[in-house]
Amino acid sequence: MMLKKKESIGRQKILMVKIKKESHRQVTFSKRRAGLFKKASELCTLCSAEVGIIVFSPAKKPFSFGHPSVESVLDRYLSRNNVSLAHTHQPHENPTASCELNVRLTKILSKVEEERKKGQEMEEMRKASVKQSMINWWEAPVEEMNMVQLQEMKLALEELRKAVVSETNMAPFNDVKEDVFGFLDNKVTAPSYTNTS
Amino acid sequence: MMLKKKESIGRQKILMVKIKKESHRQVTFSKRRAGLFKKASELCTLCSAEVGIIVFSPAKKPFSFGHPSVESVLDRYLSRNNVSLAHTHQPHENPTASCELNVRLTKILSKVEEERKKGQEMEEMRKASVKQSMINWWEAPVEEMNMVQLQEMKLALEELRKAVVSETNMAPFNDVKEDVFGFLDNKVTAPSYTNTS
DNA sequence: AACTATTTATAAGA
DNA sequence: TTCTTATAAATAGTT
Repeated sequence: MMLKKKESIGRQKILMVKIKKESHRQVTFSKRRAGLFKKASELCTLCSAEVGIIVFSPAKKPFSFGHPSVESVLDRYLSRNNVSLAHTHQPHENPTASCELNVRLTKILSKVEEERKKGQEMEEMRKASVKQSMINWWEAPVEEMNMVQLQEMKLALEELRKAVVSETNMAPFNDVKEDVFGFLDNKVTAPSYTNTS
Repeated sequence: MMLKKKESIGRQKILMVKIKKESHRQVTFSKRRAGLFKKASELCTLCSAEVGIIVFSPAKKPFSFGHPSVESVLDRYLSRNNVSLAHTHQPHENPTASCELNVRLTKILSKVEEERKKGQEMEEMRKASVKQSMINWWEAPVEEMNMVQLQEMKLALEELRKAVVSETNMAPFNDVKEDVFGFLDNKVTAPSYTNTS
């Protein structure tokens, strides 16, 4: 008996892109959130480090981890940086054009970096698929992948252009770039590491 | 030859207790902190979650991860009852910078367009290969294609960014962005735990 | 929620 | 600190 060698195909490598299927995304979120908190816990135990984590699910529901406590960690962090976020917003009453542009540029750079990584992963999976006697990964949502990223990048650039042009009365670019903006459309963001020095 | 069977004993299971040896603890801290941040990053990407992490090393040195940014996440967490991101402003002008930016923007835009076309071609080839019982078009130099384009685009954006930053005095912003740019500058530099001597 | 097959993360060692 | 390697852990796909 028990000749059921059904066995799951096991863990498969996945592309680092937003999971489209809602249910699937929710499951992964729960699993990984738990894993993240466990890792944090181990870091605290092994190294006597203090850690504070705040996570907002795609549904905006908050989750947190803290050792010794979220509050103590945040307190120290905020005081160290002379910042009081929630209650004392900084006087950004004068966001000059350049500030705006820089902000947008930051986003655009993130997208470019994201796209680069995406490309590398695709390449790796492609190679892997060849080795694994070709699992048809390309039948998957590969269709959108890069396109989505580019689409996003374009929207960002579009905004940037508008900002620049409107502020300098130099609008001889519309023609040339008009066609550039007629292809994609999406939303996402790129995480960033910050090493407070 | 090839008799080099020295091979390390590999990863060993460890007890979940504070690591006594200072140097060992420091190494583990760095490795695991990097791992923790990576996990957080993946959670953000895969599930569109927002995450903020603050870590204090045993030496009290602060490290943080944030998506979209530590500030935004903490802000929302601290003020769960006052969420308003009214960021609708874009006044002021800056002739010098904007002019420069427009020129560069034009170049960047053409690169984006180039990349888009490249993507379409790849897509078409991919589809074609599927129909034609898979001709290994991917064995070709597709490897670099997108990467090269992206690399160029990235350099261009970097220049643009420098222009923006240098032509406008916005001290407070530079600090905040520095980290982001650092991350974007390719290799995910191992978050070095600054050893302020 | 539980169960594998795999992919990842890492403890050690160099 | 960075790289390598063997092994421990995390987790994607299923049930």
